[in-house]
Amino acid sequence: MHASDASPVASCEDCPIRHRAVCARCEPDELDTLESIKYYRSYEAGQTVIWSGDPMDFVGSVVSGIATLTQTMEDGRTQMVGLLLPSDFVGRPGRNGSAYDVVATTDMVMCCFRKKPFEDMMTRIPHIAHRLLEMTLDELDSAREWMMVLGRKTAREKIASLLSIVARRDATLNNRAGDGPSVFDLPLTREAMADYLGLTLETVSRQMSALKKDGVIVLEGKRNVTVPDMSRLMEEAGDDSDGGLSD
Amino acid sequence: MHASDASPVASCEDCPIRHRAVCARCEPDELDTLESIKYYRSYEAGQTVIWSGDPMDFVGSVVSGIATLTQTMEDGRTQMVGLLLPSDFVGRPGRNGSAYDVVATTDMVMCCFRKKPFEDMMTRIPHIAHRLLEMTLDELDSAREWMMVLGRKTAREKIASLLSIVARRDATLNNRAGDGPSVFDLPLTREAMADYLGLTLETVSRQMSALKKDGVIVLEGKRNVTVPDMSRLMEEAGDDSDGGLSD
DNA sequence: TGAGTGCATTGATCCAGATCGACCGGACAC
DNA sequence: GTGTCCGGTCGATCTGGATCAATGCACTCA
Repeated sequence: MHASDASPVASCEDCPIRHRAVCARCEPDELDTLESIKYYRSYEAGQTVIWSGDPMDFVGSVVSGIATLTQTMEDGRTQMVGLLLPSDFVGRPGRNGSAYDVVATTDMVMCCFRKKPFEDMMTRIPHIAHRLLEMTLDELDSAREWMMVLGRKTAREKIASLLSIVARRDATLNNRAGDGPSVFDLPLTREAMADYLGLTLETVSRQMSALKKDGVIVLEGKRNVTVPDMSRLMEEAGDDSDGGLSD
Repeated sequence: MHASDASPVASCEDCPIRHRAVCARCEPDELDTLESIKYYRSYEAGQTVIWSGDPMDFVGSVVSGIATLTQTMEDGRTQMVGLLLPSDFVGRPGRNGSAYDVVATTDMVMCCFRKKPFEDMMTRIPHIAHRLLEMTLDELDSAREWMMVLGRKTAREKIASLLSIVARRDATLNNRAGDGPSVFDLPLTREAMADYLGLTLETVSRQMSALKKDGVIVLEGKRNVTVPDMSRLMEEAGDDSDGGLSD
């Protein structure tokens, strides 16, 4: 099985991630240049986009769907090191291989560029390089925020942190208020959550049940989550003020 | 107490971090431009460089000494999210406040630029922006590597990981081979190590003793560390091949 | 209709690392 | 001298989360 090459977006102007992706700063004429060399790839849920260590001849942005960035040790222990949501950038200009496995956890569409032309473009169009720097700095902040979660938070706080991040991202994507009640689909299995949080899936399951019992969240099925009171969830996450990953 | 403003480096040409810092890619004439607006600041061991949340009117590079980036929760739990060694960059163009406390753990000298002029320079001298992107991507890799350490490694592996990183950084700074025996000073207290590794200082102390007893390291006093066999240390860290932070 | 499979929940037990407390030794002040 | 910090070590005990194991549910496939 390999990625299909359908084209699910008519033009960059109509692209759902037009104003958040690496091209966000581009002028119309610059967008034309990008448009001429972009191509789309689709992946099915569960499909591996890139294997750790493999050479990588393209970079791209997630248009829709969700992917994970995972690192694995020799003995099989794994840690998720990033969650890729729509508009997030995949790949590293100036380096050949990926250091991580990239796996689509839902059906996913990416807007891709072959690496060489993209690197050329970066030097010719400063808007792209600047936006990429800005996005990378944001990701660095997110990664550091996550270090706090992994290093110092309890299992319950870890779960609450993850839920609040997904809820917040979901809210910004759909332009809803950040503090009212919130309903969303959790796009991760218990195992994926465990990999992200540095826990076992059993602990994830137990803490989800505990948060449900305590009324912090309401579950409908395994994946559909309702948060009646966002500020309560934030308290449980251990950061009253803001915390979680910046977006 | 505040930072002194002595000038411990004659010119950029002679700067010890000339080829690794944010200015690494600059041509001589570009260096002249930087030289005209740079200034030095010195900090004493223990001094706070920037408080989390405070506005920050400058950015800069660590010239000598070591600083830490630390995040703190309301209830006082702390997690170190970065270790700043010579040539590392401090501050974020395009954002006002720092999200973290920056603290000098040894006497330290920084090469600084006021933020506004530096941001202007970034747009005028692409070599700076490109180098900064490159450094930020490296830092992101380091942060992700550290997520693996925090999330999935045992206390013993965590200590070994930290030691191997410091040893490796020290080796590259002094152009020594990466795999022979290695001697260096550990610039962190047990408590700082604990903050970095998501452990308690007691556990750090015990695991240091254990590694010493098992002959993985030799301690002279509290801080001077000798690693007779780097590959052995790497094994203990859980990454045979390479692992640890990329430099 | 039932076997098979993949995810999730729940229970029983174990153990790595946290917690609490004592003590050590050097630096520094009085 | 003799306090008294401060950083570090070490022992005893506790506990949160891991581990091992069984069971519950959907869903698919035959």
